[in-house]
Amino acid sequence: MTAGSALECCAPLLAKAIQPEEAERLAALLRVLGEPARLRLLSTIATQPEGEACVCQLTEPLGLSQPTVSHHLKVLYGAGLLERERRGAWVYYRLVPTRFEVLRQALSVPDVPSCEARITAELV
Amino acid sequence: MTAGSALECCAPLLAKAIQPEEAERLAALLRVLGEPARLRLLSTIATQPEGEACVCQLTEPLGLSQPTVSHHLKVLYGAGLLERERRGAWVYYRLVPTRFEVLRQALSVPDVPSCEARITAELV
DNA sequence: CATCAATATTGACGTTCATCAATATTTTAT
DNA sequence: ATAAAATATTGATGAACGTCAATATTGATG
Repeated sequence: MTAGSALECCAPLLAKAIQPEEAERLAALLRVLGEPARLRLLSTIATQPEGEACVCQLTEPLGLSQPTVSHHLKVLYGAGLLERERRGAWVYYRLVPTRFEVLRQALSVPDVPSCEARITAELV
Repeated sequence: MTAGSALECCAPLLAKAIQPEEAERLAALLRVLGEPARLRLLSTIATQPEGEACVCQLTEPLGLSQPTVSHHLKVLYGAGLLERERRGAWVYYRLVPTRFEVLRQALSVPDVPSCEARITAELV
């Protein structure tokens, strides 16, 4: 249930020692989200009634130029966080929920063995 | 840089429209994690038997200079992701699990009503 | 084909930030 | 008190990147 191809990237960060290449991959994904404009784009898209939005719907509420919005959408798309679909002259963007689940799993903190538990373990 | 409460900040990003200030707060937190060196620091600390590590334990496995490691730890501490405790000449760093839970919640994707569900809703 | 609208790309500029060497500060041990 | 070890700070440098104006591309329409 919890395992799946969508969760391939980014095993739990904090459960076992992460390798440099995986750290780079995960960091790149997090860096994409580390931008207020991109978070607002995601939030705006996610809260549309249809769960999707085109560029022209996003420019004005964010107060950013059209090239800037296009740039951010491209970055989000490149990170797999958005999918795009052209319909006529418009391009609609939609969230890729599995991609967010990947992140949630990577950031899950395993139970740290309590002091007592560790002492008990040593006695066994 | 203020550590702040581990529990403040960041309602679900994708459930309701995020406000600019909250986007900035959440982005700042994600930006802290968007760095491979910092992810590796977190992973290394989390996987220590005692769940903690001092600077001198982290410099060598990461291949970074001591000032750089201290810098990253300060950033992580400032973001509330690490807590620090001085014991003698050493300073031990430990994860703050609730802070990661905050992130996991912020990144949770609500169920997008399916097309059929929306059509049904419109008929009611 | 010509024109308009939506989106994407290019190039430039300024800011942010990771990194290190050098140095300062703090704590322990003699 | 002096020295040594651990950690933190400072200052400098180079790279990454957000932003926009200008321009290119793509699709629809007459």
